[in-house]
Amino acid sequence: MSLHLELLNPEQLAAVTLPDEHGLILAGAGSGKTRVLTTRIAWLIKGGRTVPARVLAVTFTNKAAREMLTRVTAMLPANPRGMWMGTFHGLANRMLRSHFRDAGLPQAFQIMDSQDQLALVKRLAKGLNIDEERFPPRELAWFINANKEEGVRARDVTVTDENMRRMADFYAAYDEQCQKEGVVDFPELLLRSYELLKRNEILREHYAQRFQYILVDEFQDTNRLQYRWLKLFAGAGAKYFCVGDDDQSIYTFRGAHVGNMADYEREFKVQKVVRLEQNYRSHGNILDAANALIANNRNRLGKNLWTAAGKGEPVRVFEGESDSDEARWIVEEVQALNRDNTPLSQMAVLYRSNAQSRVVEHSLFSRGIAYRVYGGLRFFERAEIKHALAYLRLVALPDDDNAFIRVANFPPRGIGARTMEQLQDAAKQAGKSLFAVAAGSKAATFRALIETLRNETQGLPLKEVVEHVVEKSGLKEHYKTEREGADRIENLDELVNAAAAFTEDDREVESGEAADPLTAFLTHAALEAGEHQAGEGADALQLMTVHSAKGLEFDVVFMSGLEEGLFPSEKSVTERDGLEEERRLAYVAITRARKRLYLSHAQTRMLHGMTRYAMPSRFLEEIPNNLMKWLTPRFQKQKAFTPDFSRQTRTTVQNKPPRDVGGFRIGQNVVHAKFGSGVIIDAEGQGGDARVQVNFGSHGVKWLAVAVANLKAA
DNA sequence: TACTTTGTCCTTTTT
DNA sequence: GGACAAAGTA
Repeated sequence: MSLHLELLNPEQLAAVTLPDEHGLILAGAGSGKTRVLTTRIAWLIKGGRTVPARVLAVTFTNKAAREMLTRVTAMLPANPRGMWMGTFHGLANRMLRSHFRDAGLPQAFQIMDSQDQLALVKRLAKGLNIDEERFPPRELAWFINANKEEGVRARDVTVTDENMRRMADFYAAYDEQCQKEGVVDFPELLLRSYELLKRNEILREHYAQRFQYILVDEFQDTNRLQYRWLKLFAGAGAKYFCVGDDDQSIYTFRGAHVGNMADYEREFKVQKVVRLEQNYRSHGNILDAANALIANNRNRLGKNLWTAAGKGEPVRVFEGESDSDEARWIVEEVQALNRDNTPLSQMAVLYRSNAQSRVVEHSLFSRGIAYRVYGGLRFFERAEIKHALAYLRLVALPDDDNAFIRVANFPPRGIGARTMEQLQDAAKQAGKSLFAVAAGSKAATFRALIETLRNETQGLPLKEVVEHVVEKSGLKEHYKTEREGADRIENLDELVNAAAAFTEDDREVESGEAADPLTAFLTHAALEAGEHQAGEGADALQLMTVHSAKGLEFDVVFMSGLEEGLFPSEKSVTERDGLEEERRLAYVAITRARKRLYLSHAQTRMLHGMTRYAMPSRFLEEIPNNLMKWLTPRFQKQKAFTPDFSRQTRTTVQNKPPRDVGGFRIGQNVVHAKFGSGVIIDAEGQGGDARVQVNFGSHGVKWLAVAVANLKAA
């Protein structure tokens, strides 16, 4: 219940007790960021400087929001009611629920997750006869989201060419359809609530007056719209407290705008930027490695982490012959550490892309080591759950066409593609929803089923509503006949449990007064897909992408797949500032480790079903050698190069066993007098006629006659 | 209409 | 290697 201010270092204390002015806190990895943020809120409230209802605290993830609430609550004598604490999307939702009429939405408006959105885009694109080759649905969805996140509506899109015009037209049609159905996508939540306040001065004044302290976590990840949304509350004397780390900005690919930090500092005339540079997490060598690596980035606000802990162990580096060799080694190392009393849950294997988990999983499985993969299918994203939710959505809001299409013929009721097409035509003609035109069609029985469900569940408590719909929809019955349906039925039961656990408090905090319990529950399902996974508490090795590791820490970290074309990814090399983002990603990965860090790479890797050969990542070169200990012989020192992998990696051969060609083999590192170092990726011929194909990075891919080229083994 | 087979496509993803 | 969609078959 105490704040324990005496345990803070001077910078942390300065941040926590910052006087009434706007603050910008540059908080390095492991510098006690969350602690500063939560202690400040508690300090403001406890010192009588404000009351909970006048605090607005924003984070990016539900997990972070929950953690913040728990920690603030622990420091206060009473449960702080009335505080607005949550994710950007959660808070925007809450605002829209409270003012649904002003926002032009139905009371029971439904939220589409990315899956739903893509389904709608596909359906709409088909209906408008849009060429999927020229305008892939994914790109259309991306275009819409990117514009919304910049605060740009369809009519405001700057049209530069014909393609752009067609995309903008599609964007307009998409928004119109959403409006017709009463559904909103993720960015729409924010844009809508932004426009609502922008337009409605009375509401804006109300909220600006109310919120006295606005605190933002992970500020480096905010996009332009989120920043503008935050600024709506300025003007009535609200004080901002933004915490972020530009070196950990790893979401620019999704619209995050690090420039917000500099903009904020300038626009709000921030007097003093507080830098939290003391790291309480990692040993010295690990931190030095991270610092050295990130120093290669040009666009930084500047910061250098230090620690009072000792140097610790060197960073260990391993080169595998193949990805499976790398995985085998990781697993052996994990086993050895585990025998020496490091719990499995304190070790993590990090990788750049999800596909990499498979080899490691395989290796772990064959040795019977418990592990948990993060970032898989989440609870509310499972097919059977999506189906059940679709029934519930139709009960709450019949016009939701996505939901209609999902379950009209599931379980099968003889409503095929043709019937559905007819319905869609009719709906388009009449300007109505599928549900509305279903009466009198082949889908009339389905429509009647939904009507019945709606009547039967009217006024029932949430748990019973969900239970009833799950039973009467025929889903359970259907899964009983399926071979692997038992798990699905179990999940459906779990959904009923989730509904039972969803309390009045949750409803109020998440969606506000205006939402009925069912709609609030569906909102909860959409916004919090449910990290809830089996085996959560068990002692298991942690497997995840570097992205999902942000904010976490482990005693031991394995950073795998450090290869050119993978980490940094081949796409990043050609993107503007792509390499810098990859480097920040590597920085995030390194700084997850407390005591021991392993870096590994493999000479060959199975990717997209074919073996490819890669050179070690440039990031390995950027870490000073004196911090590292090579468990395998150090690779040939290479000159700095910028390989263009965009075409070349595709030229790798499929499944050719290593064989000798004129003294060389595929996958071997070689040096050429003119082209520098490279990797042999293919070979043909024998003896004096032998030729090898070599990937020289920036010097391209070349076929060379062994007898002439004078290649040297590297 | 519903199930099986073939062809294409591959980063990262808090909401 | 694996997800997903289009094409093929009962």
